[in-house]
This record gives sequence, C-alpha cells and structure tokens, in this order.
Amino acid sequence: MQRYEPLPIEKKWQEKWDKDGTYVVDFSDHSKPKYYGMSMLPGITGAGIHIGHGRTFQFSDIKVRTKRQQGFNAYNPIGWDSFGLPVENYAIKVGKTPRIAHDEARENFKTQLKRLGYSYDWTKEISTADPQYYKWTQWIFNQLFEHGLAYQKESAQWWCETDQTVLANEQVEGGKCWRCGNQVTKKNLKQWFFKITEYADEILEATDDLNWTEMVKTMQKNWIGKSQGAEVDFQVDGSKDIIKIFTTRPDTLFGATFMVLAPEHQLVSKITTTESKSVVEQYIKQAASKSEIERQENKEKTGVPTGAYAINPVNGEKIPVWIADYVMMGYGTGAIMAVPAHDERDNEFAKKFDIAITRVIDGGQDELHTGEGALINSGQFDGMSSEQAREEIVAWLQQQKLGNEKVQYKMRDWLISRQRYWGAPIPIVYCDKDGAVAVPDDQLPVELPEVDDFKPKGGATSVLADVEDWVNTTCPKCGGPAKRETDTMDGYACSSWYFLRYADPFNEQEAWSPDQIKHWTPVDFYNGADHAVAHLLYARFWMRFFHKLGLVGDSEPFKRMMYNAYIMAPDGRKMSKSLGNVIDPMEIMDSGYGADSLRVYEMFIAPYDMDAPWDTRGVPGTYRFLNRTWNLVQEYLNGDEVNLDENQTAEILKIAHKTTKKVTDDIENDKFNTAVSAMMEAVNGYFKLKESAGIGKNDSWKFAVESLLQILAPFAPHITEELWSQLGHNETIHIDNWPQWDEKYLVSDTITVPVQVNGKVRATLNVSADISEQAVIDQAKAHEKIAPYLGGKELRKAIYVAGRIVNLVVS
RNA sequence: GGGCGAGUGGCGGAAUUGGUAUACGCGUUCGACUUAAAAUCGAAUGUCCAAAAGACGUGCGGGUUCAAGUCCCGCCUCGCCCACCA
Repeated sequence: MQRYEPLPIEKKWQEKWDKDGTYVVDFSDHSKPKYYGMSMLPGITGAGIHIGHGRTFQFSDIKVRTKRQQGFNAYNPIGWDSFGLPVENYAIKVGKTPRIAHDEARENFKTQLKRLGYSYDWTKEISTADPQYYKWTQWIFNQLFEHGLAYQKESAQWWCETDQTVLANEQVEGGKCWRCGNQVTKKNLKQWFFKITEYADEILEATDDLNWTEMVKTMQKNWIGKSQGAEVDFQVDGSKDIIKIFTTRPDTLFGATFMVLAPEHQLVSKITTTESKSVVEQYIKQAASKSEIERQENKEKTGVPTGAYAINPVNGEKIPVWIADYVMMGYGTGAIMAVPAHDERDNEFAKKFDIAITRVIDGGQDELHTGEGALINSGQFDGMSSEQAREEIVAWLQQQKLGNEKVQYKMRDWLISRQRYWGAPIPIVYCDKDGAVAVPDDQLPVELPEVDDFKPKGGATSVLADVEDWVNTTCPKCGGPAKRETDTMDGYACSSWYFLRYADPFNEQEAWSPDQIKHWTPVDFYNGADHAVAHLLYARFWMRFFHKLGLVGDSEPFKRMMYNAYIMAPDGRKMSKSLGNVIDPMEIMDSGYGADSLRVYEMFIAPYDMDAPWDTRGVPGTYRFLNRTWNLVQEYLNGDEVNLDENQTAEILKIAHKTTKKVTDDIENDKFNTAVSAMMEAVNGYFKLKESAGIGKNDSWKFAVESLLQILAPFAPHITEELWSQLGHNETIHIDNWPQWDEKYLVSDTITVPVQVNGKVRATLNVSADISEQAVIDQAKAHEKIAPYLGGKELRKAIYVAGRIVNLVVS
C-alpha cells in the first residue's frame, strides 16, 4: 500500500497541469457559461507571500475550481500590481533599480504561488509596470481628460515627508500615511485629480443593491458621506461681502446667533476689523502650525472674533463672525452658521465665549436639543415640524435669492499625482502657448525612462524632472518646445481597470475589445482583505465611466465582493515583520506537509469574515485528515469485492450524498470552514463503516470514494488528482467533474426524536419517520425514563414538532 | 462621540435560523502497536459530585415562549471603521 507523500505528488501534478494547459482558458469558447473569479491584484513586495495572502487567493481559487468542475468556462487570472511605493522603497533598500528589484521579487512571488497550486491561467499573466499595460492606463487618463474628468488644481494636499509625495485622502489613515505610518502634513501644490465626485451620487445609489460584504458597503457609503441640506448666504454687515454656509438644519436658522469661519477662509482678512487684526493673525498662525492630528485630538474649542458682524437673513439680526479651527476648510464652504441651542459643538463654543443662545426648536427642558421638534421663536415658521420647516424655510430663501437646496459630500476628488519615480508617467506636456496638452493616443505609451538615481530628492517634483532629454519634448499641438509632466500616477490608477485587461491581455489595438469584455464581465467573484474604500471605489467610478462610453456592458465591476478577514499571528496580534511573528507558508510546505494540508487548514481555521489566530498545530491536523482520505482510497483500491446488505448500502450512500449536498451548498455560500468539517465527518463515517461492512470493490463504495475526491478537489487539488488517476481515470479531476446528489438517499426510514419534560431532555425515541403525532406522544409517555416524571402529575400539553422534538408539559 | 460587528469548553470554532448546545479540528489523559520514540489506530474529555442519580451551563440582569446561544428590553466587555463633516 502506498504512503501519502505530498511533496513529490504536488510537484508531479503542477508540472503536468502546466504542460497540459489544464487551467488555460479559451476566450472564444462560448459553448459553456463563463465564470470569472479573482482575488485582488497582489502588490509586489520583497517579502514574498505570507499566510494571509495564501488564504485570500485560495477563496477565489476554490470558487473558480468548483465552477470549472461544474461545467463552466472558468477563468482565474493572475497579475501583478507592480508600480508604486512598496517596490520603489524595496529597490532603495536592496540597492537595485526598481525594474530589476521588481522583476526579481515577481519571480519569487510566482514560484511561491505556483507551489500553492492555484488554478491560474499563467499564459495570460499581466503586470501594471509593463509598457504594454500602462500604455492603456495612460490612454484611460486621456479619455478622462477629454471628458473633463481629469483636471489640475492647486490646493492644500496631504504630504508625506518620509515618502516625499502627496497622498489621496483615501491613503491617509487617521492622519498617518498608509505606507510608512508617519504623520502627514498639508502642502500647497498644483496636482492632477480625477473627478470621482461627479459619480458620487450614482455610486452611492447603486451601493445598496450590491451583493458585497455589508461592512464594505457601509464604509463606502460613509466615505461618500452624502448630506442633504441648504446653502445660505449671510451678508457681512456694512459690506457687500457674502459668507456662504452649508447646513443640514435650515430649520434652525432663526437660532443662528454667531458664525464661524475656518482660519484659512478667504474672507477672513477682508472682513477682520482693524482692532481685531493682530489677534486674528496670531490665531491663524497658531492654527497653521498645529498639525492636523493636534487639531483633531485637542477638542477643546478655541477661536477669536473677527470684529465683523453678519446679518441673519431670516430675522435681520446682527450676529458676530468668529474664526475657529473646529470648522474645516475642506468641507462645505469652510464657514458655518452656529446654532448653540441645537448643536453640540456650537453650544460648547457659545458657552466658552459667552455668546447668546436662542432656542428655536421645542426640546422640552433640555438646554441643548440636537433632535428635531416643533419650531419656536421662528416668526412665521413657528409651530411647524423640523421636517416641514426645512422645506418651507429653504423655499423662502430661494424666493428671496438668499439660499438654495444643496447636497454635500464628504468624498473629494481623487488626487492621482505622485512625486515619485516608479509609476506610470502622466501623459501630459506643458507648452507656453497651449498649456497642458494630452499626449496623443498614437504616441503612447509615454515610457518611464531608465534612471540611475531614482531616490526622491525632496522638493515637490519627482526625479524625472532631472532627466532632461525626456522632460524636454515638443508640443503635440503647436510643435513648439514643451516640457513633460514629471509626476507619475498613483498606483491605484493602474489597479482600477486590470480586471478588464485580464479578459483581453494581448490586445495591441485597444485597451480591450468591448465585445470580449461584455462576455466576461462583470467579475462573478472578487475578494480581498484590504482596500474597502479606495480601490473598490475607484474601480466602480471607472467602470461607470467606461459604461457611459459604451466600452463595457455593465456599470458595476464586481457582482460579488467578499471581504475576508485576517489571519493573526499565534500570539493574537497582527502578523508583522517587525514583531517577528510572521508565518511563512513555504516553510510549512517544505517541512513535509505540502500545499494541500496548508490549503485545507487555511479554509478550516475560521469563517472567511472572522479574524483568527494561526495555530501551528492546525496543518498537522488537516494533514491527518488528508492522510486518512488517502488511506481510505487505498483500502478501496486494494480491497476485494465486498457484499453489503441493504442497511450498509443505505448508510454509505447517505453519507456520500449528504456530504456532496452540504459541500456544494457551503461553497456556494462561502462557508468553507464547515465544508471542510463535513468532509472530515464523512471520512470518519466511512472508517466506522469499515468495521461492519468492510471497504472494497462495490458500486456504493465507488460512489462514496469518487464523490469525496470530487468535492475535495477544489480544496486539495493535488492529492485528489493523484488518487483520481490511481482510480483509473485518464482525464483530470478538475474539469467538468462534479458529483450529483439525490435527495432520496438523504431521508431515512427511522429517526431519533428527543423527548423533553418541561423543556428538559430526558430520553430519546427511535421511531419511524412518518409516525403520527399521537403515536409518538403515546410512545414518549410510555418510555421507562419518562414515565416517572409523569407519575401523579397532570399532563397539560404535549407538543410534537415533526421529526424534531417531543415536549411534554406537566404540572 | 457616531456607525458596524462580536462575546459559546483549555484553544479555533459548529448549531438545520426558535427545537438534543459544544459538530469538526487542536490540545490533554488513558490504552494498543514499538526495545524505545515518532507516526498510526482505539477510548475519554463543559462544570459541580468518589461515582451514579441529579443539578448547573452560550458576557451580565430581566422578559416573551411548551421550548431561547438564537427573539425583545436594559447593561458590561472586546474588535474594526469613521471621527469637531456643520
């Protein structure tokens, strides 16, 4: 009898699959339904893959493998997120150029992924740093530019001093750089943006209908942060200047007893009175020197009066205008009307600086009432509900041309300029005559030049600014001298459309063929453990844009998005190099367990959406299971013919059909952990039956063994392929090969019914499945363990839930 | 402060969505095999009690119900995301 030795088996089959092109997809084959599933594009790093990667990739591998076995033309693509800071920083660290460092790291990644046995179509591999790829990223930039969705603007942006580049809002986490974790500051720079805000409402509207992990949908909705409200004009007293404010509570307008401008607000210097000038200037200086973090952490209200007054448009009252850093320049208009009776922050501020508080919503005895209610002290609007008053007051403002309805979003446009070398150049040239001009499509790609020294030099440009023969070019419009844009694109730009390129990776004429894309998209299954906001929002934005251009068939890229959790280190903390608690999947495989045991444990450890600590004993556990499976099949292969009686046959087939159904359903519902336990139970069950029935040649055993291998194949592709071939099959187990279950084997003639007395289980009954309620209750009452509980007591109620339970209520 | 989610054995986690709580795996203990160890196989394993019988038991306190891990009300703890967003 052969022993289970994973390493040689895995090597053998991986080579065979490669040679046979087992997982190569024929795009033109429309005879089968398509299934398109993938995990988020892996970013190249020097470290290679870790346990968490492996688990993430495996979810999509199992989904796609299952569909492939179920008769779909199933495609599991692979590629690399090659541009960006991680690679460039890694290159600096190892003292190589980003290109060389990247290529080496990529080879390493590839070798590692191959060893885990994912069913990728390696013939279609792509990389975002390949000129034939970023040519089309630049082409997309041109499309956006042409449609007014790419523009330049000078404003204060997040700046990371460590990484020497600006960052998008989505890349700043709690005031810190998402890459290096250092605090970011604001820097005033002219930058390129993509106008994602134009799609904010559309994206928001469509979010609820997505079959995505709920948490991601909520995070995206919060990020977009839509608020319905009004914009209101306040005139500065004794001047023509208007202070525009945004409020979600126009119903409280009569309660506005002061106004607050952000210190950076453009009107501040203009309206400040001579007497207040010095104190205002001092405050502005102080606010500017505070980091964003400090401003957020110190919630104690500060501020100074400008000395100016504004007129409340609804009641003509003169109210003071202050500046304070609790008002942010980046949201709304950078100015607010303050209603201290009905807003917590305004209340705190008014109390501290002794400003009048006027109640305009009936909030009972509450001194501060932030909820809704009937209006008071509001002239003609008295008595209205907040809801009604909002409409009426805005209507009145509109009539007086003093305000308007307004929808406000927290989301900002997507900042894509990066002052770093290793990225796709922004395909723009500057000419004195024509300004910013797009490089024509037929001149793409604008190739990233090779440079000797790519390390950022500080300042506000990338090192590309020093590559003179690259920077200096001619203007495509006028032919005169021009200079290239020296910023590169955010790596997220490269990874916002790769799932389209995957389905047409070699197209030299266009980014993709619309016909081919319409067949393959949307992506049926997508998963990852990161980028809940940034990447997934950008991809949705672009997909909608492409859809409007008629280049794709859908406006949403991912039909199902599964956001999976992290594997923690055995100590319960996040795995990280600095903590030295990283688990290396290669080490586990090399120690003799191989890929299959690792794969099965990665699925078995916990539900996909729950963080779980790695247990170093877990892989040996699943190895035991696979080993038992191996032995089961060997016993079947080497066993003689066996004769089974009716009961034994029924029992074997019941396990086989039940497990097939359970595993099929569980994979469909992303319950991979319970699918694995069901298969373990099946193997345990078969070995129990061995004692009474024996294992050997027999039709029932054949179905039991083969169906087990078929449903286990997506989890453990190597051992199942090996055993499948040992069973005499010449074709691979992995294509068009899924067992059917039959409900008729799942029902049995007899069932076990627990009997409760007053809700406590006292006995169990074995009865026939179609027993009548009366009969089962009679049997329950007569049961020797039940009778004592009934003696001398009144039976008040007897309940039988068919097939489940009997409960006798006595008193 | 706001939003979302979660609290079940020594550990990771199951529970047909109101019907035998702790499936499956890890760990532990005992046994078989072995000169021995590893591997493998078998048995036991929620708590209290010497054991049986029994009682108790899903973060805490109440409630609904014949029946609650599951539903309702009130708390506590932990995790994540957002955070002076007007």
